[in-house]
Amino acid sequence: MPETQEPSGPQEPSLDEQIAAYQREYGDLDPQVEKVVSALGRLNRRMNVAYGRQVAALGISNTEWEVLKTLVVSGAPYRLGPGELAKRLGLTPAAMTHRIDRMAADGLVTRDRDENNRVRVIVELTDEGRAKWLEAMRMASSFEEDLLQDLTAAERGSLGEMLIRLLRRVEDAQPDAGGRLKDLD
Amino acid sequence: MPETQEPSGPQEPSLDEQIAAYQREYGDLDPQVEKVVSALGRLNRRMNVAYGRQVAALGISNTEWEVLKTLVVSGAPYRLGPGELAKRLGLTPAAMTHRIDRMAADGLVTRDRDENNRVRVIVELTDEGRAKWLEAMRMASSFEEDLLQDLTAAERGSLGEMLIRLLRRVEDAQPDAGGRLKDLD
DNA sequence: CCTGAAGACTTCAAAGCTAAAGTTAGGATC
DNA sequence: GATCCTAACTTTAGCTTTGAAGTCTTCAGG
Repeated sequence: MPETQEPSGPQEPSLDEQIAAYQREYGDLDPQVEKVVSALGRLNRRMNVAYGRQVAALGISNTEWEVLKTLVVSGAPYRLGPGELAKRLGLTPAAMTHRIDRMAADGLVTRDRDENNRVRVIVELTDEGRAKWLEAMRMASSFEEDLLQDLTAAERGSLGEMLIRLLRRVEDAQPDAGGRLKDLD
Repeated sequence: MPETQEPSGPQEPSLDEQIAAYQREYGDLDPQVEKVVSALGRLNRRMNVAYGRQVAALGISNTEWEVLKTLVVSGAPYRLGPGELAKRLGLTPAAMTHRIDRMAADGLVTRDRDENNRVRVIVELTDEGRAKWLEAMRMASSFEEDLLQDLTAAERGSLGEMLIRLLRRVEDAQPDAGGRLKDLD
């Protein structure tokens, strides 16, 4: 064998290694800023993977769970039109149509024409959909509690407060709440 | 006209409205935890939309930018195999193959067989790819500085530190760094 | 050597998304 | 009340990703 220099193969760089690399390649970088941003991105990716696994155990995908959440948040009687759903989820109406097709086929929602205005369609959560949401919610909130376990109440408060300040700043910078999401960091 | 009860149509709920809705529907929820998690998710989505817009001005997509970043972080001579790239980006090898096809066609990377081991392929950043990365980096870091503008240095430090603690906790909980990303919150 | 097995992509078929064109109902105008 | 316009989906075509099957080196035995 010619060479065995890579015992376990290259590893994904740790956050610190990644930031150090950025600093080498781009001198103007503020390491503190980069640390916050990179941690934010990585944390979110990991969390989404975790959510995906959890809801998969219920036989639904992460995207389906998003729809369930949106309907539940809208409050009883858990009805929204495809257009409104698409706006809130950051999808095109076309994608929403297909997503509703699948979820209706799975019995998670119903799709009906609004009798008062036959151009509109009403998507409504079924009992089964609501039950799935509840199970997912239980898993998610227990996961989230566990995630924040090491933070004191004061830290949680301050963390939430800072995140909301950042959120406000992004939203002010780009008034259009919508926008396809497509990619992650 | 029968009714004009919806002047501007339904709006996406604010973060507080969303959390209030969850509390109504799920009594066991800890509002403080939910606030952190929801803000995290929303912030990330908004940021990704913002990044996408910015790099679009350079003629690249968010996904292409991810590849450029990964190669740059790997350090000179900016080479990685498709498999390793796929692992770091959370994609299947198949997707990576296609992505490299497109980026090579655009002149952002080259794809060559490793002469020492002809099973392996080497993807290498071109000068043009590196230049694109640099431009994107400039835009991104200025956006990020602006985003964190309202936070004091102490706050930035504490925010970063807390996020890293959370990150560690997720990573410990699920050792497998990989995993498709697919969905967002 | 020759064969078998493992590793590293690539190819193929199918799912899911986007952009743009197509439908259809409601309301406005004359 | 006929025509036009707009709104709210749905349909169509094409692209990106996934999962599974296929190809092509390399290495290990026999």
